[in-house]
Amino acid sequence: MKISLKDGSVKEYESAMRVIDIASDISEGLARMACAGEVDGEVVDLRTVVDKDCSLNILTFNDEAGKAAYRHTCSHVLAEAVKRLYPEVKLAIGPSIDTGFYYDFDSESFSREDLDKIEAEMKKVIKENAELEKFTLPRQEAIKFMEEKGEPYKVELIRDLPEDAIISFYRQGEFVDLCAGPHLMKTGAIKAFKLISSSGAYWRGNSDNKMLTRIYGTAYTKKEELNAYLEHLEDIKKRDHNKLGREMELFTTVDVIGQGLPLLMPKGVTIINTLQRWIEDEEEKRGYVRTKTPLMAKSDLYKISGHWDHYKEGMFVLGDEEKDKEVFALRPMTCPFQYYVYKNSQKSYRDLPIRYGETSTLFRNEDSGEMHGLTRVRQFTISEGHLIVRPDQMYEEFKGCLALASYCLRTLGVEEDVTYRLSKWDPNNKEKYVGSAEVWEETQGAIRSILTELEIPFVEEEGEAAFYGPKVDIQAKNVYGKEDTMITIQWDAILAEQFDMYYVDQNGEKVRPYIIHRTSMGCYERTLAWLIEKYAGLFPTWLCPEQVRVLPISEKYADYAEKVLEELRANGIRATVDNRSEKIGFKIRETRLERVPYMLVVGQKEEEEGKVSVRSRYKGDEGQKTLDEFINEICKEIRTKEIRKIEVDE
RNA sequence: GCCGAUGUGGCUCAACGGCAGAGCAGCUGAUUUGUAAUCAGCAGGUUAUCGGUUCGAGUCCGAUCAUCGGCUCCA
Repeated sequence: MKISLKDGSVKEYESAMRVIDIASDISEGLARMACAGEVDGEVVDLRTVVDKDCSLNILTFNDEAGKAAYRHTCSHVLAEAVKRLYPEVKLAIGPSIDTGFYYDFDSESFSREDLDKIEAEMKKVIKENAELEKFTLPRQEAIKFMEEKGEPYKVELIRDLPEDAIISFYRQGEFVDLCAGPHLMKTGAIKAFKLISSSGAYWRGNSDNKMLTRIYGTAYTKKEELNAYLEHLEDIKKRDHNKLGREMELFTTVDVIGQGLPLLMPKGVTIINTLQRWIEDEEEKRGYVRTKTPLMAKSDLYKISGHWDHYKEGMFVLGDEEKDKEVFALRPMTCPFQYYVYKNSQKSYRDLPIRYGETSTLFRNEDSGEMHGLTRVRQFTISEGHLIVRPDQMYEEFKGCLALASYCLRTLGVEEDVTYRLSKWDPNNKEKYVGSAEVWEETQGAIRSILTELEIPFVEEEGEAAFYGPKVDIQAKNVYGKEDTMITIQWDAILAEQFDMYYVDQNGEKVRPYIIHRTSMGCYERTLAWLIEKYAGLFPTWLCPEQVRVLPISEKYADYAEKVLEELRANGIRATVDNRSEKIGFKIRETRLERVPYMLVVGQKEEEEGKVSVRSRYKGDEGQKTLDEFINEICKEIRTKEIRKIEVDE
């Protein structure tokens, strides 16, 4: 048989060979690094026997699938160590993940000391360097095997496999685990690993099931790489918005005010208001009209919208239905309020599209465990909007929303950091959605073709749609790799019916409009969090709460400093003066620690010549300038919302 | 909501069941400074809250609240 390799060369063998043996034949070095194989594009175990012509690629830790196999083997080592130390513990599942691996156990929780003990045992397992052997069993025998081992979760997993599935196991020494593989050849191949944390996790990800104990870990082929990763974990904590945002006095929380109710402080508000003014102006340029609608409504409204039946738990309800004549609820969304603005008068087909925008504060009674910093809160403000359009305008208007979103992302310098997701309904879970399958397929297809036409790369996901229609969600990851929706654009061909909205067409007939629910820059709190992490607090100048600080050398120059300050403020620049009797070095230190982008040092020389000495975090800005020169430059930077590259170590 | 950890001044952290303390920040005074920390003094606390055990609780126990790491959820 002929085996064509990645480098284009071809190997010929007389008889069938295992992937690992072919790797050895290529080079012993490669065999040592081999984690898995890829035969005709399919990832296979190193033990897989190749018996016909094919292409073969040996996967190492540098390949995603190789890395996964390596870490998956480490999760088996973890499971073996846990079973040795705690034989009564039951095994659930233990896959590899982006950042490493985990294993779920039915067990008491593990403390850090327990994890250290388990790590030590894992080192023993690795040192013993047992061979991993793969074997298969027919279904009934596999079930019996795991029943005898007293592993009920494994039995359940096997029972859920298809009748004709070949059920594979891997054995290393005394330890056997149900597993599809692939795996390394020996446990000793694991060179560097670390158990990161332990937490609870529901069996099979279902909150009706028992909560198991999960151990997270990671593994690398080199100690240095592991250490670098652990350092990286420490580093990202420093830009975590929840820590940095508090440190920088952008927001805070107070016990007695409550969970999920952060207080935005003056500096944070400056950033949010700057964003808000920008977006409101931009929307108006794009033909939006603005509304300002109530933050609460009678329960009657939510009964029409369907929220009372489907979302009451998530709302803050004011009053008691049994006792009170009228019950109110704080609004969890803006939709019906803007619909009634539309319904205020009869509309002609000529009036459409109508684009309503509102800077809208919403309230959602999230479960207590869900709140997080500024990204998951109970009260938040979004750049909300609803477009009421004729069906024939839907395509262009939807594109317009995408264009606005993309403009927002570009301006904030984050367009590279997002993924677009086409969020579809789940055809196997129809009761969660309204509307027919045909309508869903049609609207999803329409969005798909818009994204394709605009050449926007996107992923598709089932079960992520709103109950009334599919949507495009623009997702971003936080520093820990957790994904949040930043922007959403939703296609709704349903709710107009529910609220009896219509327009009159050319023939004088009443016609249902389509609705686009959308945000331009999403939720301001969440966007602020994202920007803090993106820029580690070193925001683009136009967003900085303080853009310039004037630093007089001594109090003798206080008057000149005040004059400079006045001039800056007259030009709309956010500036302050540090008039304290401190040394200039100390003032500079503080200004930089507070992440103010520009410092204007003024003393005798500057006063005499009407200049300022500029110091900034941007390269090439240092030196004396006339105040006018400086103001012109910074105003241009602010006006164009420039994102300058920071070249000075902070 | 579930599993777990944590909670001492604005921040970072000490204090064996026995007098609540330090550094930084703050305030006051001195200093009048040329590009990342001038000196001195002062003030700041119901140890998250409530309850219990104890002669005595920051420390032990219970409940609640909040924060963090996960899980689930996010119409």
